Amino acid sequence: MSDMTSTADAPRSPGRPRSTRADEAIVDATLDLLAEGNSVESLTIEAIATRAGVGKATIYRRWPGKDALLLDALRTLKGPAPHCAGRSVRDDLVLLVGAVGQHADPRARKIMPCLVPEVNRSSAHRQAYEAIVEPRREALREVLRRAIDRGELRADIDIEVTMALLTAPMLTQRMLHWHAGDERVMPERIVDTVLDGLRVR
Amino acid sequence: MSDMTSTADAPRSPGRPRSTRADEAIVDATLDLLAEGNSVESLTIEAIATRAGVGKATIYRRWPGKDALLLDALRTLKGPAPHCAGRSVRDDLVLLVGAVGQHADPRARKIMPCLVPEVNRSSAHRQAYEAIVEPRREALREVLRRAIDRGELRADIDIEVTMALLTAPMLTQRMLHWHAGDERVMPERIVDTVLDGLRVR
Amino acid sequence: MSDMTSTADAPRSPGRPRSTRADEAIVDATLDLLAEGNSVESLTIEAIATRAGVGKATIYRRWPGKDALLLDALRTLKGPAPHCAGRSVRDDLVLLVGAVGQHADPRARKIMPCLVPEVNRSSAHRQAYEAIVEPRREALREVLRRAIDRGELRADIDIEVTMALLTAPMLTQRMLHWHAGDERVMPERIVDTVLDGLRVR
Amino acid sequence: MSDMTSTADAPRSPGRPRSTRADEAIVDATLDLLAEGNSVESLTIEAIATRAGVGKATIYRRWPGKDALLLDALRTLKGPAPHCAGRSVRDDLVLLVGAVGQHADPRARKIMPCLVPEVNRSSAHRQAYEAIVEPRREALREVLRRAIDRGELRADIDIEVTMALLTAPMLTQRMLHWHAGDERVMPERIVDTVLDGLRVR
DNA sequence: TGGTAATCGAGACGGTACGTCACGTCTTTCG
DNA sequence: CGAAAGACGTGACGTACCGTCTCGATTACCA
Repeated sequence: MSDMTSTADAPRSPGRPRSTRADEAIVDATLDLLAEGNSVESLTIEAIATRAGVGKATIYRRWPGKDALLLDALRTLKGPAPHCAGRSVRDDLVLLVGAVGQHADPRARKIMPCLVPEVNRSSAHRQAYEAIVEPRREALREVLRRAIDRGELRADIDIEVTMALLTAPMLTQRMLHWHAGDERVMPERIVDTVLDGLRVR
Repeated sequence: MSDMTSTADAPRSPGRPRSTRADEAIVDATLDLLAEGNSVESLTIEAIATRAGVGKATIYRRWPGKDALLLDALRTLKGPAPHCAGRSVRDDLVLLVGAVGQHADPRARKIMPCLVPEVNRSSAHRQAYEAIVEPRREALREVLRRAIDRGELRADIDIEVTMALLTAPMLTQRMLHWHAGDERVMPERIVDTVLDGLRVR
Repeated sequence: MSDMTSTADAPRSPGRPRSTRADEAIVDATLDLLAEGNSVESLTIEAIATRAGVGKATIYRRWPGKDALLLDALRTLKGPAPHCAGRSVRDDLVLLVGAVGQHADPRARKIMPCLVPEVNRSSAHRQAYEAIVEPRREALREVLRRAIDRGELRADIDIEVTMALLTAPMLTQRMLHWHAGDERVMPERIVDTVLDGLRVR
Repeated sequence: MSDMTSTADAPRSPGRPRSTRADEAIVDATLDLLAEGNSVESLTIEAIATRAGVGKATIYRRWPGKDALLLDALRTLKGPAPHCAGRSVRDDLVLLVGAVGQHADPRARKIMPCLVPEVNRSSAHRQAYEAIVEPRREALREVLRRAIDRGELRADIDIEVTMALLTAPMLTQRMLHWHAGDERVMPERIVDTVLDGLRVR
């Protein structure tokens, strides 16, 4: 958990080892409750403990507080960064843009917006967030660089600005507007519009 | 507040009228505390009452709960929607994009991110949020429409997608990344890149 | 209450006054639970609050902790010191000795032994205990003094030792041995034996 | 301890034998902590284990709970019942009365009062207490009986009442009033006063 | 001018959740 | 197999806020 990522070959501390069943039950209960309730505020440690069939102390032994637990719970939702076949710029971009703020677990959709304020809380939270997001950003950056090298995209574009243009609309929609039954801004439209520009030729 | 916006010519109810000093003190204390602390969770009604020099009941007499008070407090931060001179598409867009998530009050910068999860809480919150944002969106929509009519922009663009492309990067940056001392994605860059597209011609 | 004995003509502090119903309910619940359970350890503040139909904070607002509450609860059990008719030394002594460790409330019998260790905890507890006991001791002391003055008792007796002789057997029996269904050492026997002595004449 | 007093010639059970070092360390730690703190409540098994350098399970393997451990710990404090030279009634009584509630170990003085409520808890506790006290009571009873037989004391005295008269003052003083730096009620005074009675002759 | 009525501040009310600590039990590894 | 170490589920601790409820004191208005 959180505080012992590299469990490589630790010499094994004495005493009863921590239960992995508890680990999973806690994270699972957290996600369930978050998805059922609608806010971080209404998520209580006591409810998590009850739902997970676990004592409160077992939670506090692993995480210092609600924030850390939340971040850790989210981390388990994120699958691996999507793989780019590398066929065409357009296809790659559509794939990566569609993956922004996307998760395998359906509960994630309701959980993510709750994390926005958390991210702004402290640099520790921010770094945890970056660790999750950065691999995906790097994949996107790489696709853009390759396309420029191959002459498919203009050489003078600002890559950071471009990434913001591509990813922010999806992120915004899925964070602020996930409530709307279906998504109105599709990845393909975003990519095509950004690629072609608005001006008449 | 909130529940008595149209005090036009009410027949004046009997009894002592509500103190406007209290109204202001409460909203002000709320914004102060929000800007000092970093989360909605750590904002307590009791602290607001103490800071405002007001009884708790005086707050609950005006707002049904923390959420409503928060929304109202934010509303006071937002100035009027910016006026578009209507000189060129580019200038107008730069102006409006720069105004996204922008506020006069410096406290707003720290407060806004806290509101993201609130917005997703209930349709009431959502509507309140829309009421604040919609005028600005409409101004932007109008600029785009006029530009299309005048033949400055392609006629086949999807206006909603385009608005997302233009506004989301600023919004994302100011919500998720306000911590970064200075902004890295400038309105001009966004507008120019979107206008011109990425492809080589 | 513990902390405001002289409520004579206080200028009435602002805010809602404390509920006397709560005062009584708490003390009553405490005595009930103490009499039901068998130890101070098994008496919990939460159980008191529940039984009294009161929030925990309402208890902590009045008493700093379990000890203080207990002492206060006991105080309410003790009736007024018994009145001495002053007929004969023997009658007066029998009355006062019988009153040692005696209470109106039947619950007291089970509660008192629990207080012995409390009394030895700190000087504050000790003083509280003395305040309860001292009036009774003084009444006994007075009876002995008068009897000496009237020539009914020897003038060379040590009054403190004599008081210990008279009261300790009852106290011990009622503290350590209350479990024995009926008392084996009666006040009359104590008084008579002490008055007459053990030696043959 | 408690549950295996007669380890005389047991056939030696298999596996690692129990450490006698642990036995002593646990009892010693218990007495130390009891003497340092002032109540049974503040004595915790975890503290005992830590102080004794022992695992909690090692304690629970030997005693069923805190009460049993306490009683056992106290038992180790009590020396053998004092031997009566049998010179004169008065000398014997002074000796035995002075031994009431008396212990070799100075820690006992602070521990004893804590045991009063324990004694009243259950019949098991009571029996354990009686087993400690009874030998001393029997010695006193014997002295009184012999003195009556020899015609030194009146034949009509109630022996149980007399024992209460003699022992209770010391017990009370040492249980309730041990805090007073020095004792005010000396064994000699008690014995003499009880022997002679209060009345003028 | 003297009610009537809703406000004000203060703070107590019954609750719920917090994060900590100790309980007595269970589960490791080591000697 | 007993030892230590320490995690386990449980539940009480004392604190902080919740949203509601009295209090006495203040304003306004209307009669």
